[in-house]
Amino acid sequence: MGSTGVGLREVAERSGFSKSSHFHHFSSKEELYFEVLSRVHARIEKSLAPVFEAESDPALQLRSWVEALIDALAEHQTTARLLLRGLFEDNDWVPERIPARAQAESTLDSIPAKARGIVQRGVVEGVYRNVSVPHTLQSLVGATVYHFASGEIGEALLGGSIFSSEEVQRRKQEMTQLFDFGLARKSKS
Amino acid sequence: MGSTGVGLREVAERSGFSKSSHFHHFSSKEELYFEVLSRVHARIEKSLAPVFEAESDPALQLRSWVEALIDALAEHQTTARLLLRGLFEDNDWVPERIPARAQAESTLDSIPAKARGIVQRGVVEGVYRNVSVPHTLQSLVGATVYHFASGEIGEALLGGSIFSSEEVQRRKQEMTQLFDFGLARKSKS
DNA sequence: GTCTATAGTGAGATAGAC
DNA sequence: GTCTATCTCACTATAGAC
Repeated sequence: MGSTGVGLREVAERSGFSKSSHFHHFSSKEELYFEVLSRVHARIEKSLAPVFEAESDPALQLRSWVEALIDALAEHQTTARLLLRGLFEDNDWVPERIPARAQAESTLDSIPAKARGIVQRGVVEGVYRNVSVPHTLQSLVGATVYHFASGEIGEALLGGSIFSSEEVQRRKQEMTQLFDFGLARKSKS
Repeated sequence: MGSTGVGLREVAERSGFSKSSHFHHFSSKEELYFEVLSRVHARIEKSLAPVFEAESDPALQLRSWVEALIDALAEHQTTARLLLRGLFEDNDWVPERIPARAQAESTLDSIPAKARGIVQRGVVEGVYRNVSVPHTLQSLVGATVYHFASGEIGEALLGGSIFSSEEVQRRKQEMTQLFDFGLARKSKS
């Protein structure tokens, strides 16, 4: 399938190995693809792990989570796009023959699953409004991943590179403030 | 190019016409693809048009914009995915031979451009914090488009269909509240 | 304007020498 | 483990009958 977005020709050019060499390490192109995807997912999960080491105020912890996610997506220009590409996969694959696929999926699923706990706790402890936890996660992930995948469209809007350190810093600030204020319980005052 | 995500074989099956028949209406598969994409963009733009007919309070107008965008994306299950797919196109195409491409792009660009005015006005008039206008647009678009493109991942999180009328309604509520509170200037109290 | 048949191209994958 | 050569197949596109 060509639905990975990259052909073996291009893989061969960039890796320096011939096309056929890859078939001695992976039984198919799809397996290679999922191996790559799996490592990307694992890297992101690893970047987020420190956030969960200690429980603190949910709002602070969510802020750390957002900043860690942004750092992970900003590290390589391809990461966010690979992540989104994963959503569009035609699930016509035969799962048995691609063990790396299950690995990639379970790691991916664990990312929002762990963040879920933070938002949940924020609602229960009353620091957040009574927001929908899944919708909030969708907004968090969507606003972050889309931004770093938006390419030319995003750069046209920003008027500069999405990945410059100033803009990455700016993104963290805008995101954390948006969700700090947007999720906070209204003060009774 | 197969980067459209769909082959002519599948197009033929679903349209009821043979593969070759399409070449009498479109000079290439790419032109057909951009014709489809262009109509999707035009439909979204048309859905958003009423929002700009009268200037009102920026916060109310942005709320209308979000709700209209959500309605447009919720109408067909493929819309949000088509939109995102557009971001990933390898721009190896020869622009001269595909007039529909320019059409699709200009319509797409006009969507955030028009919304930009609303957020801008909100900041200038002081109903919003001094947020970054482009980052806010990225968050708005990202949180909306990603959600309706998220497919199985989103449904696993929600525990049900993304496109059910209850969940669409819920999405509107969560999004409008998030941005109402998230962008609002802090009251001095 | 639609069809069948087919050409041309490039993809993923295999065989076998080194 | 990597290579060259080759196979097979699906895809885009064309030719020409109806």
